[in-house]
Amino acid sequence: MHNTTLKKISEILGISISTVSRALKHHPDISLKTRQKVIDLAEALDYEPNASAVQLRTRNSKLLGLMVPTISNYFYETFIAAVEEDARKQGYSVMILQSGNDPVIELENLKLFRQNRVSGVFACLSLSTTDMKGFERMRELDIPVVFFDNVPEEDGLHKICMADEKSAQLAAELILQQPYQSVLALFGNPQLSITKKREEALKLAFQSHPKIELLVEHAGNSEEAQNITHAMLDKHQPDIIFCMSDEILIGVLKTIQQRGLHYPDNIALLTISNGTIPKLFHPQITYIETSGEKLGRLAFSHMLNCINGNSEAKELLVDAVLVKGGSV
Amino acid sequence: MHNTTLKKISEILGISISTVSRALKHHPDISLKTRQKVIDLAEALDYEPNASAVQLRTRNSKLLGLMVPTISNYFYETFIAAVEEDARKQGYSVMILQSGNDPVIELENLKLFRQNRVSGVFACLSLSTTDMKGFERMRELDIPVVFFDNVPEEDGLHKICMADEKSAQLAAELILQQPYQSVLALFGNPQLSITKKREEALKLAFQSHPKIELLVEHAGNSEEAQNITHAMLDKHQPDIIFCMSDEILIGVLKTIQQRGLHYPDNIALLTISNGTIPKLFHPQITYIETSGEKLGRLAFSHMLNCINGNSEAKELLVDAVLVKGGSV
DNA sequence: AACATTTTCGCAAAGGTTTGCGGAAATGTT
DNA sequence: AACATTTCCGCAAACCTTTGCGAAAATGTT
Repeated sequence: MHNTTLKKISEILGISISTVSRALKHHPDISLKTRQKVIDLAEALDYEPNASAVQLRTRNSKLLGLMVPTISNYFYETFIAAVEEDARKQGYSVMILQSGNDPVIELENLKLFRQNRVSGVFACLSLSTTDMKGFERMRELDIPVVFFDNVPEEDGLHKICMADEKSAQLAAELILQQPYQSVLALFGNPQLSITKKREEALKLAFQSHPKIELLVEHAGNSEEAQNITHAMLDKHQPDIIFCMSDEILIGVLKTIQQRGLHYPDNIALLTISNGTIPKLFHPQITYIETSGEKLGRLAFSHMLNCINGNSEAKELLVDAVLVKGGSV
Repeated sequence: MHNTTLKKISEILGISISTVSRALKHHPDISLKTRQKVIDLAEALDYEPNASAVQLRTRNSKLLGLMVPTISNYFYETFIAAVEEDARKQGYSVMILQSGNDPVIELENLKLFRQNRVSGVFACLSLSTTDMKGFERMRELDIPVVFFDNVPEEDGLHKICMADEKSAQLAAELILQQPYQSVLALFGNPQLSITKKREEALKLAFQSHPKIELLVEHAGNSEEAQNITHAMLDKHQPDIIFCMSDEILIGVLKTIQQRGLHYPDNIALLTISNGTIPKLFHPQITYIETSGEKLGRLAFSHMLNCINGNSEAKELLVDAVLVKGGSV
């Protein structure tokens, strides 16, 4: 419990605290001789600067906040991993908090970020966020907020998204190339920004092909997706099922397996995913890639720009790429 | 950028800083009248205590460190999610760092934890950790360390593990109940503490059944597992494949799907997992549960005990439970 | 030797909070 | 009214670091 401080070092060496402080950061004011003495002793005593004291004095925390509905998610975990990795390389630490899709907790978390004087916040909105008060307070305090995945509709904010429209278009193109007559499209929670964008874009792409049947359904989780798929398969004979996310895909796959169906023979499958789940199966599911990792790296570099003040609010997109498997 | 401080409140109200501080925490010394005045103004001004200042003064950080090889992992993500959730409820925040299985980064991360004066750290050893110096320094500073998953062999440390021996025994029992003649057992990196424990226990259980063929192999990742499985299936005809982890299972499943095999008819499958992956398939893979969530909750409550000083070093186990699917 | 310049260092304030102690004001007791 | 209590609040130090400014010491210049 014996923490070395600048004071301790200064007392031992019989010099002032400020000299020690300066020596440790190679300030030119300090002679090479004393500097070396200080550095050696600091090394020997395992001196490690008190982050709280530094932050209190400098008002610069080298700490970033990151909030997601839950860490335990195929997509967020890769996003987080990427952000943490890049942050570490730049000397930043990341404080990761979960909202559990609860707006109240979300507010508390933002408060925590503020209390810890984070230099910036990455935020994925909870499902039911309507009140942006907490985020406005961030702006008042000049703490940059970079939204990702589920982002607010409001303009003038920093947002990092995958190219939702394009990914849906890509999906539509692929589907329309084939001679499919009936398409079942399953989406997630309709409140999510990504759901809205993907759904709209897909519907739009199908408008020019009125002969093709487009069945659209929503499922809040994979179980619902599973049940809905069963119900739809009872009533219709879709040639292909499009899933807007891993969550949905999982439910669909269960139904297909339960019914002993085989893709792509009995029915084709197409999904949007980061690839983890699609690659678990054989044949691999064809998917349009949403790379949490790419999103994370982009978000971090954008955050760095924000912190350094050279970045007007803008929406950045990670391009959508088709990854062919054997399911279409 | 206008941060409210105790000083500002005190100046507006014409009272001392200490009175404001005390009023805000309902100290009995302060009259109800002033207390209310202070609280109201603090509310109006969105006062939010500066965590750095508090921590500097109180030497109590309400911050916990958590280090894993990578966040992006079926098991760790649930562990982290559980710890973060419980921590939040108790007013703690979690600083999550990844080692990337690099001992150098591991050391740096520990240093970061120290600089931020965390109250405790949860650590999963990197694959190649041999030097425990960083952790010893934690002990010198009276910062409790709770190890989990891949833990050091050394005694006298806090460790939270799943019941590795028991889970392997459970697996062996289940296998031996059936009329299997040949068993392929696939393990992960032999350096991992969990690998060692599981492998030893399984072998031990099979010693009393010398007529049954036990083929043991190691794979560092799922691709290796996939290849090894192919190779083994070419040469042998195991009745069942036992996988020590999700990572391994994934590789095995690919091979099985590639070969057009069906479980449990052509070959049986048994794994150790938190359930996420096994439940993706139909029939579900039978697995012995290692719940990252349970482990996380246990780890956190143990950490709380450590922080409060009422806990001698000990190894806690999360019980192993068999979850029947349709793969055996 | 007298002066100007450079090198090297220390003083002190600041950042925001907590807390032991002591003192003034209010209240109670005879 | 004189005293003892209780209630309420402020002073000041401490936590550890950074940094502007000024001053002493060393060096250079004539």
